[in-house]
Amino acid sequence: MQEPTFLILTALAAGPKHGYGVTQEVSEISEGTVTLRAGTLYGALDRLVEQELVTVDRQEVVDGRLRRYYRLTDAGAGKLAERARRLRKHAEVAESRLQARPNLALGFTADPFGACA
Amino acid sequence: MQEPTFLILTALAAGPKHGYGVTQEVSEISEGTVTLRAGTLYGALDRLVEQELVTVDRQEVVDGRLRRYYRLTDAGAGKLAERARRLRKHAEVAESRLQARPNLALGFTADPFGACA
DNA sequence: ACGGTATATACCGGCCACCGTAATCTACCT
DNA sequence: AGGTAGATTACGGTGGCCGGTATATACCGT
Repeated sequence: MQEPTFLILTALAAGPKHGYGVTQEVSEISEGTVTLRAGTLYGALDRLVEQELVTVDRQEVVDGRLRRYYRLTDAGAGKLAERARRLRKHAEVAESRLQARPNLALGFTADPFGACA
Repeated sequence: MQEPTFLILTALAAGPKHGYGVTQEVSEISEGTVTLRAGTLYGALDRLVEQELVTVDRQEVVDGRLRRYYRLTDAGAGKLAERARRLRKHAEVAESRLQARPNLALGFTADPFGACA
C-alpha cells in the first residue's frame, strides 16, 4: 500500500465520504503535500472496494450528479491500524538515527537550494 | 519515494553500508516485515546515487568479490528527515482517527496478546 | 449571455518503482 | 562433494500511480 492509498483510508477513518470529499480531506491531512488526481482516487477506491477494505455506504443523486459515499470496513480499519503502526515505527527509527548523525543541518536548512517548495 | 527506498535511506543513516548489509539492516528495522529483493535493492541504490541522495563511499575487494559501500549524502539526510516527519504525521493522524472510531473492537482488546507495551 | 470555477465521476495510455528469479563467484562448514 | 552464506548483476513482468480528457450541473462575476 502506497501513500495515496494510505491517506484515502485515513480520510475515511473519520466517517463515510464521497470521492471528491476524500480528495479534499487528503489534502488537509497531508498539509497540502499530496493532491489526489482523479485517476489515482477512483482507481484506488475501486481496488479498496474489491479488497473489501472499503464499501459503498450509500449513493445519492444531487443536482443530477451521482454522489457515492464510501465507508471504511472493519477489515479496512484493521489494515490501516497495522500500516499506521508500521509507518510510525519506521519514521521514529529514521528520525532517531538522523538525530544521532552529528554533522548535518547545524544552523542551516536541510534544503539549501529551496528545491522542496 | 516508497517504503523500500525509505528504509534503505534509514539503514544508511547509521553509517555507510554495502548492499547486502543494507538488506539485513532493513530486515531488522522493519522487524522482519520487509525483505529486500536483490532487484529492489540495487535498482533503488542506482536511482538514489543518480539523484545524489546516496554516494559510493568506497569499494573493497574481499575474497575476490566486490564490496561497494554506500553513504548517505547531506541531501539524502535532508530528504529522509522530510519524509520521516511526513510519515510520522500521517501515521499519527491515522491512529488518532482510529481511536476515535467507536464501533470496532467492542468487548475485546485490539491487542489481545499485549504486544503493544 | 458568456466564461470561469467548483462539484463529481469515469476512462485510458504510459511510466516507473518494485517484484521475482536466475546467474555468477568465493569461502566455509559438514 | 554438496550445501549454506556472502555479494552483486541482469532482466522480464506487474501494478499502482500519474496525467489528461470527457461529461454534466450549479454558481459567480463581468
